[in-house]
Amino acid sequence: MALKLKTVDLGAASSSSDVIFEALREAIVEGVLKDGDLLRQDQIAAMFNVSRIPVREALARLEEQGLITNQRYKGAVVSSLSLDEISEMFEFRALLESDIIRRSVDRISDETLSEARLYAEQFARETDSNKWGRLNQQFHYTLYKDSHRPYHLQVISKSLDNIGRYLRAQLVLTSGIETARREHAGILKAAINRDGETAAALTRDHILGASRSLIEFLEVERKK
Amino acid sequence: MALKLKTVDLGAASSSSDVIFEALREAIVEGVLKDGDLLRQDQIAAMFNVSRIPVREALARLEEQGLITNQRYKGAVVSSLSLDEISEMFEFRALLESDIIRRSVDRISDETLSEARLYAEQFARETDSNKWGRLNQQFHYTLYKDSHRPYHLQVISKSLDNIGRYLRAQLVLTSGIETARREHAGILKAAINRDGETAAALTRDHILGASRSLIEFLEVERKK
DNA sequence: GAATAGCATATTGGATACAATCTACAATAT
DNA sequence: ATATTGTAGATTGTATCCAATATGCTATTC
Repeated sequence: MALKLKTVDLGAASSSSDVIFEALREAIVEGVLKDGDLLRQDQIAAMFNVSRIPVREALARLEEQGLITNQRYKGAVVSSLSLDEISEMFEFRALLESDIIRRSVDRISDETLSEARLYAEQFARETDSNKWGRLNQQFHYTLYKDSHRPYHLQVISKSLDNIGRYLRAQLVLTSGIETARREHAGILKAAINRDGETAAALTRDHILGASRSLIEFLEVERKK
Repeated sequence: MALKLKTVDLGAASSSSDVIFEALREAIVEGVLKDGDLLRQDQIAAMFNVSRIPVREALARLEEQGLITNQRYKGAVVSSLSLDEISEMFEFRALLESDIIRRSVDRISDETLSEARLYAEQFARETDSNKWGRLNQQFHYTLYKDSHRPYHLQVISKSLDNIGRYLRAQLVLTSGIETARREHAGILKAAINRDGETAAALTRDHILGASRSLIEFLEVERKK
């Protein structure tokens, strides 16, 4: 008989490079590492108490994701996006996320809806602006979950990684938080009514509205 | 006065890891390396006459693209996709490419149209099935060029990398080539007429049709 | 003093060496 | 014979070391 034990697949455990990749990725998305920041291999290696080899593998992966740029013999810097690039990525999200929520809402479960409502409420109540980004993402992601489109969701998630730090700026610096709360309520209501078309249209407006507000803000900011 | 010389940015020149990445990527996309093939670091290092270090960086990047899967201490294998996954990627392409061609056709130049016609003709004339894949991609990509949506195009291109080998199978093994020629002509005509909506609809049908034909073929094939 | 050349230092790219782990087969026990 | 254990070889993960390149400072020339 098979031994009944709660086990972990140690083979799937993280290598150093995995850990470093995740840590750097999160730091960039959260905005702890800022546009143009230089990443020194030695320094990162020292921080994690490893050699530069796993660091370099993590950097290779980050570059593939577009989060950093490597200049041979010079080093890696956190990518910075032009206004056009940011704007394009928001349009990309608008296209994908409106499509995904339409499919998702058609087959959404009551459990998923409760979960989404929970995140919407937490988001509305939260006063710590550092937590807005994550709660915002959790709300939207929950509404997409039942689409059963793992590849679409993965692409969306990578796209969000690329603009995560700007998104946070939009919420915090343009008082986008109030608008976001209102729009979330609308999207949630459409989802509860199983109205995919409305949910899609509102999601699209939500994303493009945030984009306009952010671009406006950055245009002023970057002229300084 | 500045020296006028045609120069190359040597700083941007390829590292070993870049070369290896590109070679492996192409081999997987072209189907030279097949689903489930095991990639040995030593072997690849020997082929390129380098140590395993740059090989590992290339493998890390390939995994990030989803082209291979790494199992710790076991090795890397070329990813294989389930029918559901393949099908989802075709739907993804249908969504993105129909959107892109709509925008592109609205602002397409005569030069781009001639170029696209050239590829369509080459594709129709070509008898070497090994070249179909590339010509097919060039035709479509040319029609997307004037959209000026680099991020969208990059995502499409990565998505194509993931299903490239199956796409080729579809053209070669299901006599999809005849259908493709006919449909290309239709898309090209819509583009020439600057009819974005029709071009979008035809592109969508073209992709979803290829998907159906491929899935049908693979269903039989994989049951063996 | 400004521009250039030369050198020292810092940093990245890659090779070699070693440790951790897997795999396959032989040895042993039941 | 079958199942289990032990071991050798193969393979991956990482540390250490060296080479290639960049950067910044100093000296020198005009």
